[in-house]
Amino acid sequence: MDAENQARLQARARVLKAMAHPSRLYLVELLSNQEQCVAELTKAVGADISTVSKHLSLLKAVGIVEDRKQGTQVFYRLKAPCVLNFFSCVEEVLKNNLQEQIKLVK
Amino acid sequence: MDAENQARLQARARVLKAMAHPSRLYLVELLSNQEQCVAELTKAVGADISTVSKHLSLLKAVGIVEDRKQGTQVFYRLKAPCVLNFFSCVEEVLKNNLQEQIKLVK
DNA sequence: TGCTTATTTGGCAATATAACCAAATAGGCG
DNA sequence: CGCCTATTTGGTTATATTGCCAAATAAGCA
Repeated sequence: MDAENQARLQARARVLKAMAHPSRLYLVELLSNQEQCVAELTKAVGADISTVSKHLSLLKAVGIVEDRKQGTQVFYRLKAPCVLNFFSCVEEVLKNNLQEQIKLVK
Repeated sequence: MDAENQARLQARARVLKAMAHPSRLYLVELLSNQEQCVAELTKAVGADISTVSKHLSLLKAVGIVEDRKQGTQVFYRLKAPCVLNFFSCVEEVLKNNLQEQIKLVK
C-alpha cells in the first residue's frame, strides 16, 4: 500500500473511529433530532461532563458535529446527518451475525 | 444511559470499530470486487501476514466478511456489502471539513 | 471587579489496540 | 508418515484511547 493510499484510508478511518464508541454513537443519536447543550447531553449519557466534552470535541474535529455558543452554553448539532445512514447497515450486520455477536459479549 | 441502551450501542460500536482502521478499510475495498485469499490480501496491504490474518478475523467476528476454505487457502469475501455505503458519507464529511482534517494530520 | 455557571483543558492511571516474531495448526501430497 | 504451503494463534512491546479529577477558561450578572 503506497503512502497516498495510506493517507486516504487513514482519513477515512479517523471519521469512522470517531463514530465507533458507544457514548459518541449516543451523542449522534441525541443530536439527530435537535441541537442540545453539553449539560443536557451529559445528563443523557451519564458520564463526567469533561468526558462528554471530549467526546464532542472529537466528533467536531472530524466534522460530524458543529457547535454554537450562546452565552455560557455551547449547543452542538449534527453537521453530517448522513452518518445516520450507517445505522441501518450496522443493524443488518448485527442481525445477520447474532451468534458471533453473543460470543463477543461473553 | 441504562444497561440495555449501553449494550445496544456497544454492539453498534463494535461493528464500526471493526471498520475504523486503514488496513481493514483497505481489506473491505479489496473484497468489494471479488473474494481473495489471505496471501493475496497480505501482499496488497503490505503488512505481516499474521497482522492481516488478525484484521480479517476481526472483520469476520463482527460479520462484515466471511470465509471459505479451499485446500490450504482461505478465501475471504464481503458478507455485508452495505458497509460500502459508508464511504460516500465519509468522503462528504472529509470534503466539508478539509481544514480540520489537515490539522489532525499535523 | 468578584461571583456563578457552563464548558474545556491538562494530567494521570487503567485498559485496549496494533504490529511483529515465533510457534502451532491444517490440509495436500510424495 | 514426513514435508511443504497457507493460515492462525500466542506472546510481547509500543502506542492509543478512555474516563475521571482538578484546574483553567469564558460569559453573564450583581
